[in-house]
Amino acid sequence: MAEAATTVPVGKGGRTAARIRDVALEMFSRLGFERVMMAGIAAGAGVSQATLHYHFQDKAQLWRAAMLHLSALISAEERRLEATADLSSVAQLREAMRLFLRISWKHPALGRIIALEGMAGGERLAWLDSHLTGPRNRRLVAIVRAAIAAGELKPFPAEQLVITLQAAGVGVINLAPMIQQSFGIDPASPEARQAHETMILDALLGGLMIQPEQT
Amino acid sequence: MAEAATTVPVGKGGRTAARIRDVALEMFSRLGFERVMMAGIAAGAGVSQATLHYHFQDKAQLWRAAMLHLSALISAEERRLEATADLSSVAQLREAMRLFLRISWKHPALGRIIALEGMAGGERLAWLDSHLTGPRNRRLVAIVRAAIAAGELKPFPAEQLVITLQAAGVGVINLAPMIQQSFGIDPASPEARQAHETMILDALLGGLMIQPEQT
DNA sequence: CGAATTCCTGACTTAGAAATCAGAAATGAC
DNA sequence: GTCATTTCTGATTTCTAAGTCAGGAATTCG
Repeated sequence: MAEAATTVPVGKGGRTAARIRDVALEMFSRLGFERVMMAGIAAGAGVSQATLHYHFQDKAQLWRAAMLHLSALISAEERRLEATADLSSVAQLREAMRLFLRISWKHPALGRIIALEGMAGGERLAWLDSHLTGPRNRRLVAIVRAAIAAGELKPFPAEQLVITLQAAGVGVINLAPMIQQSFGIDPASPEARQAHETMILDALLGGLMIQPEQT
Repeated sequence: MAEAATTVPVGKGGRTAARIRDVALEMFSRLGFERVMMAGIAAGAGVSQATLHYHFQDKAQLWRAAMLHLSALISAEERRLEATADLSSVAQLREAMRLFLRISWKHPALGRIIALEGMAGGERLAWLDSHLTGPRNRRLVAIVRAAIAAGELKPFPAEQLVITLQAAGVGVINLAPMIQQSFGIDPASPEARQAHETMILDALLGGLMIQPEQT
């Protein structure tokens, strides 16, 4: 068996494994674990189903490999936040949210996975919490608490606020199929993304701040 | 076979069918269609698996019956909105959102179903759009457009705004398992619900309004 | 009560998806 | 080029969950 969770593909096998993993990430995040079929991933990656079992023992391992890859992608992006440590708490929150939005557009699997497994509970959620979502959630809560303590943010329960902001942020990204169905439009155009960022960061976050900016 | 989609159970069979349907709604909405097993619903309802097939032909029919029941529950609640027709657009939006939040706490299946099927697309989403979510989405968009035209709301894309508000509203409800996992708290206490309503209706919606209320 | 109907079940069949495996094909080191 | 190794596949098996069915139990209505 080849290396499974590596991020940088090497050699023929590595490239194949990476392709499988990418297809799996897309499918798992859109559909959830059980409605994805190994045959579908194999077809999407252009290999036989047995090849999936060659590179990854079973479906659960493949799922974890895909999630670890996603985690690595996200972590790489979040390095940028280290530069914001000396800003005010509310500015840190704003930058963290801005980055979260950009990551979510770039890697829509993130928000979908959070929604899918965050609702269902169970062992996959526990795994995700320790590897992907828990640390960020708790970091954001700490920032929110500091912002509230500094009188910059209205004193809502920090956990609620963090989850709500994230849910609001990924709403139109996750629900693109529903938006297509209900309204016949695609919410991913550049203008729509810009309006979205403004809406979340200025309007919604503004509404949470103690001294909201006027229009 | 007994009547399947009736809301008011009648007779022994009707009660059993209603129990099955309620268990199915809870499970389907939390886990999605395919991770729910007929055996699990049967166990939850305290009947044999064959009884499910007696009252509902197959799994897809049971799913639709559960969703129709949910739809009836929601429709009954939304009757209350008829009284708000003479308010300003933004006040109508606020009342609609307040009701949406109350319904979502009372029937958490609604938001979960929207999230699950709204991400996945496919025929179940099409079915839901015509029976459950589409009309409300389009009604809300019309209200938002009117509010923007009246200069009461900031001019964000109406569809985006509606979806985002709903996503923000149900975030902490849907993601209760993740909140439990990440923070060890339950977001459904009465105080938490009150704070939640205030956060959504005053802070977030306030941030979207042209003349936000000050704290 | 008693018979007709409705309701429910255990045992079984079927379908479909995951996992395995022996061997073929491709790759790469020499 | 050739041989060892890695990578991949078609065919098959195993497993799981949906769905069927004949008949027994409960209910209802005369």
